[in-house]
Amino acid sequence: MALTPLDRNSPMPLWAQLEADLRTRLEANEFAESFPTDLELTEAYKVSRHTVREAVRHLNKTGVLKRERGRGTVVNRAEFEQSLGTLYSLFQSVESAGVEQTSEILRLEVTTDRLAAAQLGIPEEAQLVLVERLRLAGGVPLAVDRAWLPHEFASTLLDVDWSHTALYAELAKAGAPVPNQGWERLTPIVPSSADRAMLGLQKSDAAFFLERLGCRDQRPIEWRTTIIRGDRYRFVTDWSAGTRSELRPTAD
Amino acid sequence: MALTPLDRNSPMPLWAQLEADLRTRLEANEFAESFPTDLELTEAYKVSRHTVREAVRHLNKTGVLKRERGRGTVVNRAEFEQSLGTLYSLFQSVESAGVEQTSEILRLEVTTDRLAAAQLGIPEEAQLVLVERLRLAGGVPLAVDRAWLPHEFASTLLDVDWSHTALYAELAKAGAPVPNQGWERLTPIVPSSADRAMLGLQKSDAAFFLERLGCRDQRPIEWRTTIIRGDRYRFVTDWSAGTRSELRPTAD
DNA sequence: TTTCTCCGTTTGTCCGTACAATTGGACGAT
DNA sequence: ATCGTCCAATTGTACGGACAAACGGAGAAA
Repeated sequence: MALTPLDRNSPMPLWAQLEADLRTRLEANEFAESFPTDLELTEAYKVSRHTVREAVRHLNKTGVLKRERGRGTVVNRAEFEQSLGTLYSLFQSVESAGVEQTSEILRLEVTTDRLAAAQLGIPEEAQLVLVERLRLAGGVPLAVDRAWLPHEFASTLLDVDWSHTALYAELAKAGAPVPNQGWERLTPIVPSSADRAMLGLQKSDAAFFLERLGCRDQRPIEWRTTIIRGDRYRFVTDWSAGTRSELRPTAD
Repeated sequence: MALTPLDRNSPMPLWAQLEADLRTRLEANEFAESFPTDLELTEAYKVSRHTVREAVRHLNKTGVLKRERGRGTVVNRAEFEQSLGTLYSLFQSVESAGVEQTSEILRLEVTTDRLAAAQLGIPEEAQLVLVERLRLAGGVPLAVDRAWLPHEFASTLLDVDWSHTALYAELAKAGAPVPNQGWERLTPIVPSSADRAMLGLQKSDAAFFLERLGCRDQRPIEWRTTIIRGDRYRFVTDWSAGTRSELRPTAD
């Protein structure tokens, strides 16, 4: 992917234009092998090292890059993927603990769903692909995951081997759009007896209920609900005055 | 409070020393009236404007300052207080919605508690002050809050008018240490029938259970549990690829 | 083959300068 | 009293330069 020359007549600062271009190239996985050095970027974009460092500093506000003097800059893939929201942070925290994640298909079908359609902003009679899975960590139930996606571009999901757990990878493989932004909402619930049975929960156990809307180019393309065991997974934070703290999912 | 001169022989970068000094002064509320300009800081600490801007940039990583060209720098108190963890973020989100927060004392007594003592790292027979309150937002129950603090320095809490909601302000007023860091843990629970009654919850309702340890100078001085209605308050996040996202509490 | 040294590369730190964009207050005009 | 103009103050943007700290690879020595 060719770089975008900077526009010195633009009211947008040079560092901001440079950051946007680098971000686009980063999301296109162009820096998997190596990230350009400060010198390479000054030469490629014809700006000073100060401007390059300012752009990279902003790009790196989320810790997506690892920079070290003498060594250079590499892309922190784990951090990049963690930026796909709470659900993927949870999956990643399980993976970081070295626990194998698998899933069992509960339902894989074309259906309609009034609530999902409403969230996706499409007619309620529109056909949706429902992927309902029981997710396990180390063979133990972790969550019941239900994803509804418009049939018009998610139909290829019907032909997938779902013992893997990567919905987005399957979408990408099929050339379908993959969500890259959205919102999530976390609520405590008492699961239904059917969900309790699947998760191996007692009658007195509560669980987390995560609702998630995934969009591409501002367009909703994924509505998802996930019931997460609250006895094995919870959210923790270290807080400190003057320092931003954030809840992160962790296994008990 | 006098500023701390920078040590140019220290391996610690100048900007890092300057940041630490500014942070200390910020926590001592020294910049309530005004935050020094870049020029004032270069003159006071005898460093370049570049070093000053680097220090302020780091200090401001949490958004605790608001900087604008032409206007100057002011302290963002709301952001600073929000950095006291999820519980205070919740309280603040209610306040930002313009809803009055009050509290009713349920229990205010000297007691012992094995779990609290364990979390505080003191003998289980040690005397603790228990402040148990029902917290309301706009007259509607929001949470049941229980705080245990060692009696040796929290005894003044026994003489307080608790219709206000500011535990830390009361501690500060009494000259007692106030927590400035710690950890929190969020779990979903089915509340007891007593707690359900106080919160106005149905039998089928789950709630959030927040456990929190507050420390000062690395020493635990507050153990706290809070049951938060899950039907009225939840955690939401906006996520975006390549950008850090965080769950924040919000009223429904 | 292994270890050590040297050196080039890379980012971090620090300095200085210049100018632009924005803000707010002072002051004059109405 | 109100409005408009001007200007100083303040932060943001951009450049250039210099040197330090850390790293890794090449090549020599053992």
